Order: sequence, then structure tokens, then C-alpha cells
Amino acid sequence: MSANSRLTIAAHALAWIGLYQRQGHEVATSEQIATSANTNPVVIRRLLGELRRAGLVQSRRGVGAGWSLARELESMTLLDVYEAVESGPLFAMHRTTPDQGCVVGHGIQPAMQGIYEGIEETLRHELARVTLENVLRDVLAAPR
Amino acid sequence: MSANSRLTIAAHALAWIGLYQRQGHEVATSEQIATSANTNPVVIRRLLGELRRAGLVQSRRGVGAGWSLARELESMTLLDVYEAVESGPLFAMHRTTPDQGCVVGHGIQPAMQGIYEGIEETLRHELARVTLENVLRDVLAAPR
DNA sequence: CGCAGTCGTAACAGCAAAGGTTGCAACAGA
DNA sequence: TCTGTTGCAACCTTTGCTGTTACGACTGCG
Repeated sequence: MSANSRLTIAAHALAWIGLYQRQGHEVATSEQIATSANTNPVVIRRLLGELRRAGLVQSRRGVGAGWSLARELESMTLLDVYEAVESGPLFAMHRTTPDQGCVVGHGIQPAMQGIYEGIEETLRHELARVTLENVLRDVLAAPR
Repeated sequence: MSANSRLTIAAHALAWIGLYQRQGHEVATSEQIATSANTNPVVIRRLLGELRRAGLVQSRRGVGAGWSLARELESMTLLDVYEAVESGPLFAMHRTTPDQGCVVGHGIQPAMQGIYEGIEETLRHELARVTLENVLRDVLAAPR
């Protein structure tokens, strides 16, 4: 499906900021998060920018700048993160319009549309069941 | 997410073959299906080849060649089709290993792995609820 | 006021996957 | 033998993700 890692990295960043704040720090830098996720700070800033637009994090500029949570981890779900960083449907329709003169070509898109909507609704429901607090707890529960 | 249309096109092809056979024809050609789906016959042959490997369709070669269903549409689900034409997980992990010296970097992958597995199981369950017979019925039910 | 550290963002390259296209060998029925 | 179709390789284009560099904007501090 050519899956991407945006949801994973975003969850990683949020868990990292949340834990860091619980350790008494005010803000986390994209540099620190990028080191933990083993990627480039710009990648982190881009993703966190999308999370900020969704109201999940805040950023400060200038010296001592960085990122902080805009809400508690308990109140954020993977659905919030998913909707912030992923766009578009899970399954795509035909790239070109099917033959409308054919019974199947005519009816296939509404049929699949209805089916896909139900499936995506279920997916959203599942994502909404997991909070970032759950994620952080699972992270800390990993055997070392 | 950069969704693709493979599941849609595969369902289209199966519905087309199923309907065509009910109209009394033995086999359908990739040319006919491609016309209905408004794409290239090779694209259809590639997809149907994967469905054949999964035991959903058969092909005949030579003159009068073409494709036919290997089972009834009632016995095929979207999960069968999905597993035949899609590979890999819905959500990807980090492209590079996160910093194992960091608590979050160390625990994030097992944590997300567990969460993603549950979600994908739910997705498979949803896909398994829809048969290709359901799809064809929905297709034929579309207002013209 | 200027310095320093960090964000914000544009620009570009590399890579992978999907989809489209062409070409041709293999096959099998007439 | 001829013909229509599959099987499949090869190649191209497009798209999206990821990584990287570069640099302006911002702001606390000395």
C-alpha cells in the first residue's frame, strides 16, 4: 500500500515531548526529537507544524524556543494525530472515470464508495480508542 | 496516505467477470475489462494474475482465451482480494532505527506495533464482511 | 543593540510504488 | 498455419514521502 511513517513519527514526537515535560522541562526542540527518532529536524518541524495547526502542540520562537503540548496526552487520540498528518482516503477510486456506458463501470464507484466509507469509519473508531497517554504507557512498558 | 486503486480495480474486474458469466459467457478478456475500467489491458492482466495466484480466478490461453471465476462471488470477500493485491502494513515504522539509548526511541516501535496490529485486525475483519456478491449487488443497485 | 539559538519554510534531490505503454514470445483452438 | 489472447519483461511518467541545505524571522539575554 506504500504506507508511510507519518503517524508513527508524530506519535513518537508527542510521546517524547510529553515525557520530557513530565521530567520538568518547559519545551523540547526539534533537534532533540529528531535525534530520538533518528531523522532530520526539518522532518520533525514539518510534522509538528501540522500538529500545531490541529491544536495538539504549541511552539515558541527565539532563544529557548521549542515545542510543548497544547493539551494533556490523555485527551489526544491517535485519530486526532491521524487526521492532522494524513490526508485523503484509505482506498482510491479509479484514476480515470470508468465507462459509464457499462453497467459495472457505472455502478462501481458509488458501490465501493459506500463500502469504503463504512470501513474508514471503523478505522477512525479504532484510532480514537487509543490515547497518546496509552502510547506513552506502552512505550515505557517495553522491556529493555 | 498515497492510497492506490488496486483493490477498487480488482473488485471491478471480479464484478465484471461475474456479471458477464451470468449473462452466459464463458470467459472475459482483459481487453473488455480494461474498457469498462478505462485503463490498460496489461494493468488488468497484472492484477488478475495476482488474483489467480490467490485462487480467485482462472485464465485460459490460446484462441477464445480469457478469464473466469474460480469460485462463486458469494464465497469471495474483499479481504481475499485485499490480501491478494495489497502487501505490507497499513502504517509504516521509522525508516531508520530510532535511538535505542532513548527511552522513547527504544519503546516506540513495540508499542506502535501492538497498536497497529489490533487496528489491522479490525480492518481485515471489516473487509471480510463484504463479499463480491455484495459488491455486485451494490453495483447493480446504483441509480442510472 | 547585537548575538545566539530555534523555528518556519522554501527548494531540491533521492527513492519507491503505482499506473500506463509497448513489444513480443507462448499458447491453443479452428 | 493462422489468429486472438495471455504472460511477462522493460521502460517511462507521475506522485508522495523522506532527507537535506539554506536562510529569513523571531526573541531572550548580555
